[in-house]
Formats: sequence, structure tokens, C-alpha cells
Amino acid sequence: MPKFHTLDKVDRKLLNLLQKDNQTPTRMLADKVHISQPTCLRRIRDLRETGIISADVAMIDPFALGYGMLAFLEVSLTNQSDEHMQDFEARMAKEAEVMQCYFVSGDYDYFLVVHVIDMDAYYQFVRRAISGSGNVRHFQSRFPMKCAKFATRIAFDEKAAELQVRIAK
Amino acid sequence: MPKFHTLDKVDRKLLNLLQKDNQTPTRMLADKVHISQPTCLRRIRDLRETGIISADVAMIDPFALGYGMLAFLEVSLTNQSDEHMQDFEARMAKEAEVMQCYFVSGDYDYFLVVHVIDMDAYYQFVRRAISGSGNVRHFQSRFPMKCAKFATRIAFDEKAAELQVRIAK
DNA sequence: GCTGAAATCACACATTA
DNA sequence: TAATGTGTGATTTCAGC
Repeated sequence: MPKFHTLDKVDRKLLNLLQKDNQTPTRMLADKVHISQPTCLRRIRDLRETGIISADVAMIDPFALGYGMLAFLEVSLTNQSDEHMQDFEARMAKEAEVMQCYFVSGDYDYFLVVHVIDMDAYYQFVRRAISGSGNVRHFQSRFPMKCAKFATRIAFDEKAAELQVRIAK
Repeated sequence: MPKFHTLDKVDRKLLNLLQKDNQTPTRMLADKVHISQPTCLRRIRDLRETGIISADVAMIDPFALGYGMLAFLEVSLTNQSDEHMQDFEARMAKEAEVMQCYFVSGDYDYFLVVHVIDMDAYYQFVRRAISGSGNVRHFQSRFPMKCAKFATRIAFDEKAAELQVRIAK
């Protein structure tokens, strides 16, 4: 039986704030959304427990660390059997350079986001993990030259009245 | 004159921990990396001040909120003048559905990651923001059917001795 | 790296709608 | 009855030494 959690205006405002900064004291957050500090804390705890907030993390700027290069890698497999696909996915999941890996519709099978220090590191990665892996029929790289937008946050409409959300527990 | 910050083993271990959970008390983190609590706090403060940690945020699970659909959108512009490109980028940056927007190499100009509630919402978005925008020559959608890996964190090698990092301030 | 003051968190209970 | 607000002790942060 699916449970639901109602996100009211206050919840959505809190989510908008916490997605920008989750180190703000609950007292300050409480003032901003006009509720008391314990209530604020309780609501945040509920958002975490329901899984609506899935994690609280420190974001690291990859470019500040010299991981200056991002690459999009499109891969087609030779053998598309379930077994071979699972094998490919498992191997990609283990690679530290692979930030994201999706099985996609269209004329190739996988779309990967790869973070590396420089072009040479990317070349080494491709030779080792992709072209040298045996089951890759074709691959192609695209290089983002400029990031026009990168949003980690979901913008909630703070005006709308209520929002029903199905939750896991 | 560029400044540098040396990331030692302790820093990297802290970064690995904080990328998973930044709500852990510094006391507990200190125990895990075998330093005192005030030292731990000072190191974390430095990591924030140097911009290595760029933000501390709550992550929201889009699927838990019914934003069950992700789409990759490839767009080619008709007019590629600097002015028109800036205009397109500015418009995409304003769209809440657009999570990421990159100017890429290859046979189309832009690669977009779009988060929507369902296929109908995606259709509405494309009609309004892309095909109805005037300067789009061609576009194509790809739909991720499975996410095999999604990493928000950069894995630091905790064994390596030191790592020199250029910082902004 | 240690200590202590100030702030924050988090609980029990009364209150309200 | 379920959710909010008030008051208070336990933790945590953070500066000075």
C-alpha cells in the first residue's frame, strides 16, 4: 500500500533553501519560513526519512581540483545479450572516471559522462576501459566546450498550494 | 600569482566522507581520520574557503517526487552567431526543466539534460522552448531507459601521498 | 591539540485547530 | 488526534591558548 507525503508551501520553501545550503542552522531556516525551530527541524527530519531528501553532501568543484576535462562517450555493444549488458554496466560502475552511465534509446546503447584530468588521461581511459574491453562495436566522444547550465537542484513552486508525493516508507 | 593547497591523505579521506554525508559531527569525522576534533573542523573550513568544497547541499531524489522522466536533447541552431548562441544559452538557463546544458563538439551544437514529470510534460516543453523558439534548425531526443551509474562524488585515492591543487583564493 | 564559552540541536510537554 | 509552539538539557561548534 503506497504511502503519501504532502508537500505544503513550507516544505517546498525548505527544500529550495536546503538545496542551496544544508549547513544553515535550523533556527535561521525557521525564521525564513515563519515557523518555530523545533517544527522546522521535525519537518526536515521527515523529508530525510521519507527519502525526499536522499542525501546531504558536500559538492566538490572538479575543475578546482584539476579535473578540467569532461567528455560525453557514446558506446554501442557488439553483443547485446542481457548478460553482456550487465557485464558492461558493472564494469563502468567500477570506473572512478565514469560519473554517469545510461542505457539509452537511439542509435547507440550507452551514454557516459566521463571526468578526467586531461586529454591524455581520457585517451588512456578509453583504450583501457572501452576499446580494449572486447564487447564494444563502436564508440564516439563528444567534448563539452562550455557548460551553459548545471543545476543540481529542483526548483519548487512556492506559490502552489499542495503537492502529493508518493514515498517509499 | 596562483596559490596552491596541498591535499594530504587526511584531506582526501575527509573529502570522500563529506561527499557521502556532510551532516556528520566533526567529532565523529575526526575519530575516523585519527585527528582531533578542532583540527578536523579547521581542515573542513579550509576546504570550504579555498573553494575545493564548492557547496554543501541537500540532494533531492527526482524520482521520489514524480519527476520520473529524464531526457537527453540534442539541438542544432540555425544561426550560430555569438549573439544567437548567447540568447539560446540564456533562455535554457532560465528553464526549470533544463538541468544541464552544454555547448558540445560534434554534429549538433547543444546537449541538454531535461527533467520532467512525464512524456506529455516533455512534449509541452519541447514545443514551447525548443521547436517554437525560432532559431532551432534540428533537434533530437534520446531517452535513458536505465541509469547504470550516477556519481555525484569524485573518488579520491586515499593511499597516494600528496596532491597539489591550484586554488582561487 | 586542549579547554571552555556560545550556539545549536533535540527532546518532553502544553497548546491549538 | 495530529501537528505546532515553548522551555530546557545535551551536543556541537569554534575561538583562544
